[in-house]
Order: sequence, then structure tokens, then C-alpha cells
Amino acid sequence: MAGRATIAQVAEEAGVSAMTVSNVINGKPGASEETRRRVMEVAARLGYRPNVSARNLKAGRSGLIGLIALDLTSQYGLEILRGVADELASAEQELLVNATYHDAVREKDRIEFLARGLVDGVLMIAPVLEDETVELLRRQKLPCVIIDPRRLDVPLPRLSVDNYHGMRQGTQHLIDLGHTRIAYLRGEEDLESTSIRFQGFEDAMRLAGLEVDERLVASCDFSYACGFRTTARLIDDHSPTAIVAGADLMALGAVDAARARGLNVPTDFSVVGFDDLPQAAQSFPGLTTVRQPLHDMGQKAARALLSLIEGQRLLMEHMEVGTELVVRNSTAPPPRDGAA
Amino acid sequence: MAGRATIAQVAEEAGVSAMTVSNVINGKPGASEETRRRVMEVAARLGYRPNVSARNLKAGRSGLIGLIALDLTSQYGLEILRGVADELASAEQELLVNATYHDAVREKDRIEFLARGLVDGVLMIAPVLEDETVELLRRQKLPCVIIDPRRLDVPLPRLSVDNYHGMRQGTQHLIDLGHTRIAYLRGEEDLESTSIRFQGFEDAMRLAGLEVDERLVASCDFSYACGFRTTARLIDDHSPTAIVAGADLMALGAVDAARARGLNVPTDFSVVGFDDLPQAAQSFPGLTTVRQPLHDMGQKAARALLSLIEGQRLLMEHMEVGTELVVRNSTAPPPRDGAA
DNA sequence: CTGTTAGCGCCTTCAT
DNA sequence: ATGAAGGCGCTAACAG
Repeated sequence: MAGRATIAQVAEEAGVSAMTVSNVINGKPGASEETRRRVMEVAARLGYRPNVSARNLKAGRSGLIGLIALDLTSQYGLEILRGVADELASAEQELLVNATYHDAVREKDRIEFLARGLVDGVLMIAPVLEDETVELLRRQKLPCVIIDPRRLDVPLPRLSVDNYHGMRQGTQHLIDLGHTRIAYLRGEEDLESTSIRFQGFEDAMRLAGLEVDERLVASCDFSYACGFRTTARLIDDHSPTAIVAGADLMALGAVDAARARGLNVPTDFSVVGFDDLPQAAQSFPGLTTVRQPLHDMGQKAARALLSLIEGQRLLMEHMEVGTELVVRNSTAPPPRDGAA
Repeated sequence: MAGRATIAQVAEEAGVSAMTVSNVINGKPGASEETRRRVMEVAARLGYRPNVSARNLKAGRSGLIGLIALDLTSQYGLEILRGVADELASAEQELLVNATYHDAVREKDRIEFLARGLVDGVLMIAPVLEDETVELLRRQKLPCVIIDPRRLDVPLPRLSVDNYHGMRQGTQHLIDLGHTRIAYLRGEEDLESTSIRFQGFEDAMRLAGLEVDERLVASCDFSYACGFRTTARLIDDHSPTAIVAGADLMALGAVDAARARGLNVPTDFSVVGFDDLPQAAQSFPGLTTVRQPLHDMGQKAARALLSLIEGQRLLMEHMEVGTELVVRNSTAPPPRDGAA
């Protein structure tokens, strides 16, 4: 559609062969200064641009990386996306973005489509990844890296976060402040990380000699709305003095729920999140949370994918990155009377 | 790299010609049930997928649409992106995402790169778009549509929002509630929309017989942080009872600034935003704001681009969509004593 | 119903 | 230093 002119036209117009035009355009040696100049002049005049499909067909690669994200609206995926984009920028690879909207069928379709030679490799964020899809990826020998896998044992290269220690540290922070009645908001149950984070919470509690009260534990879908609703209920029914959420969005909902119940955060009620989304810093009070290095994760995964594409083998199939507690203003010692 | 099996291999293995395989795969008529079955069986066994590059080469298109966004983190652009992606999904076009990070040079580079035939068309969100770049797009006859142009008179197909009436309506809402000392947060000054929205604010005030106090008007960069800072200052110095912000992020900052000053929103201080980002609904109190139909805008722009690509002329070069006031809980009548 | 021919635009190989 | 031939994988258009 664009770049009408073809290499043949330029060749004709410049009075040389297509081959020479190709060499000149690609800066290959073997063309006199004179010819070079003439070809460039004609190419510019005709607005010639090499056709990408043709080039790809010939080269057997596309210069494209596919990213399969769950959702294009969650900051979580977008921070990763930024990291990926930053890394790819210096590698002359373009990014093809896809969202599955949490639909396994759509996910499979997209991967299948991308695997038709459209992309040189695929990056997936928390994909559902049915066995059949894994099989497809392996059969097609399509390089791929999974970021934040749902199950840690998928037989594909993957990058995950140290959820266990992250959550243990976040919980410990509340314990250190003196909290004992700590509620916990689990995330979606089909993510292995939800259980692992909870494990970190439990262990931190146990090691501090604290009881994990099951009535203070609830599950949510990672959303603000559910965090709000659930926390409001928890406060009404069981008066915890603090809550740990398996994701920042839920934590933000928890903060507002406490506020809606007339509690001051953090003096009456403390909240700890997980992720450190941009919104965690941009809220009032600033959210204390366990930081996942999302941008770094994107970069790291992209880098791994690029080496796979270049045919190198990865040092390790399963990469893991650490977390970091970011203390802001949503946490403080519990109120004196012990309950909210 | 991927898609090992080619049509020729399938043909050979199935004992038919490549043409027949093609027809079967594409569901074209003219193939006996028997042949069809055999071909399908072999194709499945070999894991055959038509190569996209080859197909596009043949078809004279790339199947790719480029999206030039300012930023991959702002919800504003992402809501539009979602609309675009949804529309493209049914058009067999993939989306190539690019961020310029507000850098005019980078923007030009990216457009130039895409214009090399990589994509069939380009969508741009609030691009800086120097004259030279416009010239390039025209010369290459690269179909493009601009969403939310910085200047309304760019000579390219574009889609903008009725900023004037939107802001007038948002302001009127506060006036109707009884506010008179209304502050205003302008957005970035190099967007024409910033002036147009302000115009709507001014006119609403004037028509209600209210003074626009210049000391209550300030400029910001669309960010939460600046909205917070500036509103805090405005409240300290001039005690308005309400504020209108040219964007939701600034409005969210304003809400938290008021809160930080000990004011209750909305009973002591009202806030009106502009955009209706997802966060506007997901905050406490819910933000009253002027809704831009971002998702629709993305769809509409994508649809326009697709018809341009198909060679159709657009009915109008400049499309405009309307806004809608969304009343939530950040606005209420001013406090009795008249000042904050 | 099925196969042959031809060519999309480019570039690798091998001559000249 | 330059060019001719051929093919990447696919599919119109036209045979048969």
C-alpha cells in the first residue's frame, strides 16, 4: 500500500540491475561511488522502501516479537510491557501486542496465529497455557519466554518473582509494627503465586508465634472493587488492625474501604500491598507495598528471548527475580485499644 | 524459524498439488470430500500453518497497523488502544505498538520507520507531528488517522473530542450545585485542547454571571503529582470551594490534596475531572468527571483507518465525538460558611 | 474436481 | 564492480 516503488523500478530508472540496488540500499560493498550515488538519488526520488513482507519471506524472520498480555488496561502488564519495549528498542525488533482478555481460547488462537511465521518469538504474561498450546510452541520451535507463569513447572523458559520471600517480608513489616490481628486478601486461585504468597504470609505469622485466623483470610480477583468490598466486610465482622493484600489494586480498595468505615489509614488501620504499581506511589496515603521489579522483568525476559532467537541456549530455564519492601504511609503501629 | 512445514510438503505428503492444499486450507470450493479430508489430516499431522509473510507478499499488504502512542503507561492512551485492538481483531490486522515518550525526534523516527512499508496504516495519539513528518506521510500516501490532535488544523484525517462543551458541562455542574469560587487546572499548554477546555470553563462561568479569578487558574502537566501540589497551593492561598481539572489524573491529585489539607471531599471541597479513566470510578470518593468515550474513539479511528487502507475516501477529514458528564461522589454543594 | 503456470519483491549464489 | 538465475511460500488465473 505504501512505498509503491519496487526495487525493479528503481533499478530500471537508475539503469542498473535490481541486485545492485539491493546492495546499495543495504550498504553492502561492491558498488562504485558513482553508481551508489545514482541509485540513492533515484530511490529517494521514487520514495522507494524495501517491502517488509518480501524481505521477511526471503530471510525467514520478521523482526517482530509478539507479546501476549492478559489485558491492556492493567498497569501490571504495562509496566512489564515498558521494560520489554525498552529492551527491544535497541535490538531492532518491533513489538506486536495482543491481549487475551483472560480467555484461554483467544490465547491459543493468538499464539497459533503468531506462530505462522509472523513473529520471531513470543513473550507471554501470566498465560493460561493449556498443554496443547505448550505442545504447539514446542513443535513449531517458536522461541518464547513466559513472564510470571501461572504454574511454576511449565516446561518452557520462564521468569518469575520470589513471591514467597516478598510476602514474608511484607507481613513481617506489620508484625514488627506490633500488629497481631492481620487479615489477608488472596488473589485469583488459579495462579500458583497466590498460594505461594499466602505461604509467605503464613510462615511469617507462625514464626512470630501468631495465629492465622481463617476468618481473616479471603479471596479476590485482584481488583480494586473486590478489595474494597471484601475489606469492608472483614472490618465489619472481625475488626483486624491491618491487612495484607496479594496485589496493589486490592490494597488500594482496602485503603478506601477502611476510609469508608471511618478509619484513618494508617493510624487506625494499616495496609500492605504487593506489586508497587505506579498507583501505589500516587495515592494518598502512599501505599506500603512489596515491589516487583516489573520493568526489569520485562527487560530481562526480552533479553532472554532475544538470545533464544539468536539460537543460543538459556543458562537456566527458570529465572527468578527478587522483591523489595517499599515502606510508604499506609502502615503504622496498631491503635492502642487493640481493635479497630 | 517457525512453521516448519510448507504447503509443498503437505502437498507432496498428501499426493496432491500445492494449489489443492491451498484451497482446502482456505475453505475454497473445488475439492472432493475425500481429498479435503486427506489434506486436512496431513496438514494437522505436519503441524502446517500458512506462512503469513508469504501470504502478505502475495496480497500486497503487511497486515500490520502501527500505533504511535505517547506513553505506554497512561490509562488515557490505553483505553484508546483497547478500542483500536478490539476493532482490528475482526479485521485480521495486527497492532504494532510504539511509544514516543513525548519525544518529537523519536516520534518522527518511528513514523518514518513504519512508513517504510512495515505497516498498512498508522494511528497516532496526540502526536507532536512536525510539518516535515506530515509531509512524509502525505508523500508516502500512508493511510493514517490522528486521535486527539494537538492542533485541530493538521491537514490529515483526525478524530477529536468536543472539549468545549464537555468542559462547559462539567463546570455548569458545579455552578448548579451553588459553587462560585471555582478553581481551574489547565493541562499542558502545547495542546490546543487545553485552551479549548478552558474556554468552555470561562464561558460557563461568564454565562452564569461568575467572575473567573485568575489567581484560581493554574497550569499542570496532566500528572497526579502536579495536580496534588498545585491544588494544595491553591487551597492554602485562595480557599476555593471547588476545582475543575483538565484531566482526571490532576483531579485525583486534587482530591488527595484537599484530603491532605483536612478537607472532606465532597462536603468541604468538590472536584470535577475530565476523561473518565478507569481510575475515576476506582477511587474514593468516585470522581465526578467529563467522560471521553476513549474506547469508542479507538474503535472509530481504527475503522476509519481500515477504510482508508481499503482505498475508500473518508466522509470527513475531521471527525468529532461528544462527551458526557458522569456524576459520582466528588461533588456536592459548597459548605455553608462559603469558604474552605 | 485438480493441476500448471506465473509472479508478489527481495536477496543468495554464482557468473561475468 | 555488476548482473542473471532462481527461489523463499503462497495463491490468482487459467487450463485440463
